[in-house]
Amino acid sequence: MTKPQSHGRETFEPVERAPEAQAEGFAIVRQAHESEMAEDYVELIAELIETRGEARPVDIAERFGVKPPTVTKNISRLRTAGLVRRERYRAVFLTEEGQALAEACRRRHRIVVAFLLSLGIDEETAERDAEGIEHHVSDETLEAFERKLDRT
Amino acid sequence: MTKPQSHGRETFEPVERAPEAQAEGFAIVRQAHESEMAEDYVELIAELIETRGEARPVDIAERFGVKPPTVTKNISRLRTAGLVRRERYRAVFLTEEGQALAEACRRRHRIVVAFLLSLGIDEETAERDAEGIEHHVSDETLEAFERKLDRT
DNA sequence: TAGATAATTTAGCCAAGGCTAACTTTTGTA
DNA sequence: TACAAAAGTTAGCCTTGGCTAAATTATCTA
Ligand SMILES: [Mn+2]
Ligand SMILES: [Mn+2]
Ligand SMILES: [Mn+2]
Ligand SMILES: [Mn+2]
Repeated sequence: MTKPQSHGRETFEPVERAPEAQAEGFAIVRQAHESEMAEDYVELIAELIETRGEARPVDIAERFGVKPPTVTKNISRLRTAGLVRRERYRAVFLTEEGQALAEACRRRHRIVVAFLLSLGIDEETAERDAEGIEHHVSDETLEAFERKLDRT
Repeated sequence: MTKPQSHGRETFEPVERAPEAQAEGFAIVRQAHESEMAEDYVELIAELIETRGEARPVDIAERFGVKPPTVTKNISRLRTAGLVRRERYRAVFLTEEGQALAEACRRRHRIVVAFLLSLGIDEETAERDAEGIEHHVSDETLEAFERKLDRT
């Protein structure tokens, strides 16, 4: 607030944005919220399959901190979305599409966490913040994070 | 993925986290989503009051990219939450509490944007990403962003 | 100042993602 | 192998934050 800054323009003077541009930004955030459940689920399912061979609803529920019926409902939404394959009362597996999404999400998650760690943030905080931040990081920003990491 | 990294531990090896810690993280993200509407509204209302003297529902709706009835409903939720004061068919104003929240949110928003800009991200992208990211940045991370900015 | 236009509200709809209670199926064990 | 415990599902409820259509109120202008 007092110190002079050296970034192209005054850091702490908010820009007047065109209403449409601002609206577009909020629309993108709302979209991100719509994909968030799917992204977190496929990510967790992939991890469970990797470490346990299968992803069971109990374990999914425990790790998300929600009740089993919530998992049942969300899994069925993922099935409708073509991300997950599954037989009733059995473990959950990813479709090709689900695997591809999981790969991308895990990569993004790892980069965001690594970036926060590189800023000196502790592991627990980095993981917690990344869990929310990841869904709002554009490709451009993700690349900027990677560049920064490569130069650290 | 291929390059060796220099941060305390291997950057791209995901940590096995305790289920409870992970669940706690997701609970925090869900909480953040619950405060998000209020935070974005008081922030925008404060900006409109600053630039126009008052915050009218039409302008709020235009900038969020939602329809007027959505604004009416959300404003009335903010009133219930004690963040906003208002007479029917009139402009919206912030309570003391609302102003305090708005201040904090605007400051956080500015810091996140400035930080992204300092990474070389363009203005539009920085603004769009910040609009989502801001709600998931802990105090620790916000301080880390500030420290980084001071040293730029 | 009356009438038209613009802004706001109300009513009622919807989907997402939480929950509990109760039921069904699977799994483990005596 | 029967039955108890664990896991999963179903039904039905709730809140949030979107929407449209229609009614109401405020504002502008001829
Ligand atoms: Mn996440
Ligand atoms: Mn994640
Ligand atoms: Mn925001
Ligand atoms: Mn903001």
